[in-house]
Order: sequence, then C-alpha cells, then structure tokens
Amino acid sequence: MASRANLSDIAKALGVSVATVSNAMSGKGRVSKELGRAIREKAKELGYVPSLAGRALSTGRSHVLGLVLADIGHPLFPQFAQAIEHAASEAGYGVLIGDSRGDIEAQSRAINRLIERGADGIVVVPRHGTCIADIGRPVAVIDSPSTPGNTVAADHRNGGLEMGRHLLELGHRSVAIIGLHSDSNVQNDRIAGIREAFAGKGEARLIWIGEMERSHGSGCPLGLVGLVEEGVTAFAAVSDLHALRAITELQQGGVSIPDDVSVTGFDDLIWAGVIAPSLTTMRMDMERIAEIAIADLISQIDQGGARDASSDLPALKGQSSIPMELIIRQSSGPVLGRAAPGDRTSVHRWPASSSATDPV
Amino acid sequence: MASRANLSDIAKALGVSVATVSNAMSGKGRVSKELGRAIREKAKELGYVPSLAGRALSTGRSHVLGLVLADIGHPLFPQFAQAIEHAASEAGYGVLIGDSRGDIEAQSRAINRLIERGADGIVVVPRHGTCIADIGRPVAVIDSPSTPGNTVAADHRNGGLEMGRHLLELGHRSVAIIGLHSDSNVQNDRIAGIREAFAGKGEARLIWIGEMERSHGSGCPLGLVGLVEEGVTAFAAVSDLHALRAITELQQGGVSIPDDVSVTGFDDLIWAGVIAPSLTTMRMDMERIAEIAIADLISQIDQGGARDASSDLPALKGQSSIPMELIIRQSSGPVLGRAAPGDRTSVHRWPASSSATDPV
DNA sequence: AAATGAAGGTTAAGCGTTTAAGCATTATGC
DNA sequence: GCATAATGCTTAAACGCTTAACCTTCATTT
Repeated sequence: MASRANLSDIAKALGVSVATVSNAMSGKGRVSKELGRAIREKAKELGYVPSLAGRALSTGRSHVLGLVLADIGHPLFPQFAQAIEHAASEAGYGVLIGDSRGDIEAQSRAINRLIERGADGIVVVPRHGTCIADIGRPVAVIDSPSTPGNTVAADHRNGGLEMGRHLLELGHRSVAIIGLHSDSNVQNDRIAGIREAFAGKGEARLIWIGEMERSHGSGCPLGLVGLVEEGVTAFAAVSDLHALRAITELQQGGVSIPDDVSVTGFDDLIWAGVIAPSLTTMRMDMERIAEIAIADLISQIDQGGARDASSDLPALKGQSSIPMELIIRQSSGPVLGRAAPGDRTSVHRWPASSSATDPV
Repeated sequence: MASRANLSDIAKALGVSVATVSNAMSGKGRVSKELGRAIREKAKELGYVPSLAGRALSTGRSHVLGLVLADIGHPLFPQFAQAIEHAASEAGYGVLIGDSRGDIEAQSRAINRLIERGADGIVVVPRHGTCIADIGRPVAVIDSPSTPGNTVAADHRNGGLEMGRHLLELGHRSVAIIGLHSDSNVQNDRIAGIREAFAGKGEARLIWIGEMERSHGSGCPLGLVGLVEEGVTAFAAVSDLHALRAITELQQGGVSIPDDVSVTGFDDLIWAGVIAPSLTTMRMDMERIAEIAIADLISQIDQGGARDASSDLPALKGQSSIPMELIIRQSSGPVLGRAAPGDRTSVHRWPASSSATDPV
C-alpha cells in the first residue's frame, strides 16, 4: 500500500536535504562516509527504489533501449532477445520490443514508436536488404559484416568457410547449398564462405527455396532426392530451418542420413539437437554479439546522444565480426560410397545437448 | 538537433498557457473548438511528441507493460511476443521484456526488475507449476485454464479432445501420447483431452520424454519404432517440438508417415508447414489471447492499481478459454492396415501455408 | 593572523506533464 | 435585472529526481 518511498522520505527521516540523499545514493557529490552509509541504510530500510520516471525526466535518459527485429516471428528471435535483454540488463538498461512485422515500412514505424517512447537507443536486426535511415538517435545494427553501417555480427562468411571445410574433410566433393533468397546479406555471406571452401576442390551448386516456391507453391518439395541421384552427397543449408526441411524430405524419400548424404544447417535452433539424426550446424555467439552491440550503443549514448556523423568510437564502430562455432552432430558423416553402410566412428561427435550423458 | 518540442513551446508560439495546450491535446479540460484546433495544428507543425517521462512522472503511470516468459528461449515465444506487443501497442502501451531464464527464483526477480522499471502491469507466461506471488501490481497470467489465478489461455483440454477425435475418425485405436514431464498444466490439459477422446474407444498410452532422458541422456531415441511394432498407429505429441522428434526418429527407422503411422503436434510452430510430411497440429489463437490478457491488465490498471483482492472485473477475470484450431496437414492419415499404401484422399487437407497455390 | 582551500552540506531551479483551483466573461433562469 | 451557471482560460502546485551554485565550518598554507 505505502506507495514507494522516495528521496524526500529518506531525507525527512534523517533530517537532511534531498540533494544530499541523491548524492549519497549516486556517489557523485560530496557526502561524508558516515552520512552516506546512514542514508543507504535508511534507503534499504524504507525499501527505496528510485523512480525511473523522475530520473528520466531530470536527466533526459530513459535507460531503456529498443529492440527491433525484422521479423519477430523468426525462430532465432528468442536467442536474440534473451541475449540482448541480458546484456542490457547487466548495463542497467531495460529493453522495449518493437515488431516490424516483416515489412520495411513497418520497420521504420516501429523504430519511431520506440523513440517516441523515449528509448535512448535502438538495436536493429534489419529486414534483409534494408538500410536503416539515420534517425536522430544511437543505433546498433546487427546484420552481417558486409552490410554497410553494420555494428557487430557473426562472421557468417567464415562460418560458411568452416562448414565447407568440414564437408570437404568428410570427403564430400559435390554439395548443394540451400538458401531462401538472394537479398539477405547474412545468407549471401554464408554461401560465399561455403563456395570459397569448395573452390577448386569440388562442386557447389545453389538452390533458392524462394524461387522454387514462387513457381511450385510454398511448402513444395525441393526435389532433393533427384539431386542425390545426380551425385550430390551433401546439403549445406544456410539455416537450420531449411536443413530441417531437407532432412525430412530426404528421409521421406528413403535417403538415409548421414549414410547416404550429409545435411548441415546454421544457427543451432532449439530443436537441432533432438531430431534424428541430430543436426550438424554452425552457432553464433549471441552473448558476445549482444554484449558488443549494447556496449557500442551505450557508448554512443554516453558520448552525447545524437551526433550526426559517427566520430571516434575506437575499436567499437567498424565491423566487429564474431567467430561462429561448428557443432558437429549426427547429420554429417563421411562419404561412404553409396552402398556399404559400414561404421563411421572416426569423426568426433557432440552429444545432442551439453548435459547429455549418453550421446545416443 | 532541435530537441523535441514540448508543451510550453506550443504555448509560447500561440500565446496561451501550457495548461490549455495540455487540455487541448488530451481533450479533457474546457477549450474552445477553435483554439483546440489551432493548438493541435501548431503541435503537428512543431512535430510535438509528448514526453512519456513527464507524463509518467505526473500521472504515476508509465504506459509500459512487462512481459515475463518462463523461458524466453521457447520456440513459441516469438508468437507470444508478437501478439502481446501488437495488442499492447494498439492500447497505447509499450512492452518491456524480462527473461526468467527458466528458473523460478529468477522469474520473481525478473518481475521485480520490470516493476522497478515502472511497468504498470505484467503479463506472465509462467514456468510450469509456478504460482505467481502477489506483487502489488496488476498481473495477467497466461498458462492454462486449470491453473489457479490464470487470466486467459487457450482451451488446451478441448484442443486435446479435438485432436483425439481427429485421430479416432481416421481409424486409429491405439495412440501414444508424447509429453515432456508431468508438471506442466498446459501439457496435462492437452493429454487429458486426448485421453478423454480415446476413453472407451481405444488405447492411449503415455510417454514422458523427460523420464527417458533422465535415464538415457538428453536427445536419446524414444524407441518409437518398437511401439509401432506393438501396434501403435498414431503418435500425438503435446508440442510440435516433440512431434518433430517423433517424425524424424520414425522416418529414420524406416517408418513411413502417414502411411504407416500418423503423428500430430501442438502449437503450429514456424516450421510445421514446411517439413515433409507437413505436420498436423493444433494452433492457439495468440492474437485473441494477447488481446484479452492486455485488456484485462489495462482494466485492472485503470480500476486503481494495486487492489489486494481482485474485485469486480465482470467477464474478464475468471478463466477465459480460447478455442484452439485444428490444422490438418500431411502427417496424419487414415489407418491403412499396414501393407497397402493405397490412396488416401478422403481427408480434407490444408495447404502447407496459407499462401500456397499448390498443396504439394 | 589572514588568506586559501577543501569538506560537507543546503538551496533552488529545472526536466515536461497533469490537474485542481481560481478568475473573468458570457449565457441562462425566473 | 439579479443570482446562478456554464464557458474559456490562467495560475500554481505537484510528480521524483539531478545538478549547479552557494554557504558554512574547519584545516592548511604563507
């Protein structure tokens, strides 16, 4: 009932001025050791919680960040949100969510709404191929290192490279890369990496799901079994979502994974470890990405709000690429020559999940 | 540059008092038609955007809601977040996210943090089996109708009932229900529904993934192929996540879906429509659930903040159950007698996605 | 011993909004 | 034609916090 205690309650209880209490709590002004302690004790006793509204009004900072995702419905969103929330929370910021519902115009509207709500800065994971207009506030963009204006991102290209190498080591010489459509920088980077790995060492063809669906309807079969018959021994999807689609389609067609063909994904979505076979994939270090994005944002905020041209953020601004981590599970294996499903225990395998005691 | 215009800027520009401008904008006090219009015009001209901080300080309402999810990493979270954000946004509220990282104690901490941040109310999708402590603020709980203190939820039991009937209609008389563990009200409701449908008409056994993993390690095979040999013709998972696990395990074991057995899920997760076979599942009406939760919350807030005993919210408080929707796709089909994979075109099928032109 | 400085406070203004109370001015009732 | 009411606006206080400026007191320094 007793509506929250405020500074003046503490001040009154101790017979000092509000300013002193404020100083004591923030450690800024000049307050004697003892009085400081006494004030902090009283504060705790009264259950004092600073009013963010009051502080915001006074300082002009809300200590709230906005998080705008191209498509909140994307399965990777939870990981993002969790990581961002955690990093922001550590830094004393709250996170306000904005949904751009996929379309570009709505994305700007979402950003504006967050700003009107007083967000000090915005983290944007943009829609494929979008450029973020220069709003008059600090922004951190998480897309891909090859996107202009990008702040921090996973090193998708190198992730692709590693994935390609992984498949090459297993003996694969003909891979089909599965992507959605060509206007995503993230996907393009991953694809470029895989191709680079295969350059001169094998054949890498490309399948755009988007194109196939445009002509054959969404959810249509991708004709992967046919590719297997043409000699493709591995499918490298640029997202676990597509890898899952590939795995089920192949299995339904009677193709055995990984004995007949290997399938790999990207992102380590939540189910990647529990499907059969569990999925070899490439994981982003969300925690680090979030941490850097938030650090950059806060640094921008502290350096004085809405500077036009970004100036002198030393190592921060400018293309941080965070390494990705290859997670080898069951869906990728050595090329077996298409007839003899012998043992294939040579490759080190991860358990389905970190807490597993029995790696299947 | 020009830091946002405020009320007094408008007042000065028009030679009136701030109070009048405030009244004109809110439509509350007494302002003449003409002056009102003039003020609103000027406001638009100056690009006036009300300061939420100022308003919050003055009114004691932040117009921000907190959203706490038991586990932000859950694949259903995006749908929740999107729906809640949308509903809140329509009602003029922002949404602050809080992550309870799965554990119960962290859940309370998350709630407290949101409250300290000034959230006017909280939407909680609680951890299985958690009771939300009475914080001194409006709360809306979305769990299951059988949870005490629940505000609104999908009618999981009836969803289970419908799913069971669907399988019965297809001729299935022996189903295995797949759940994670028994301390989730949502899962229990769904299971109870399925069982009710099968009561007296067929056999329904139960598989807890949690128990199996405790002894055999996480990600372990569930032994579903063995059950098929024992005569089970359908697997009804209480979540798409488990359905996916079942589908891949069965496919890997050479069982054909839906010719040999049917598999169904719950929640219509994002990939349910694109795997092969696409997944028959039961969808919640998130939009409505979110709408009702938000409406309830706002009503509580408007009725005067922290009332102890919830009083006279008429139809709102008290167990709103929102019907679920059965989505029939490819993974469920008629029992075929285990040998003759004949045609099975009698059942009406959904396209993989609403925009599909070719239902595969 | 006077000037200087630091230490430990206090006062007061300001952030942008809302809202109760006050005060003219004009309309209404009888 | 006078009390009453409604209308249209202004004044002023309040919300809770921060921060610059100011004022003592006491310890140094010259």
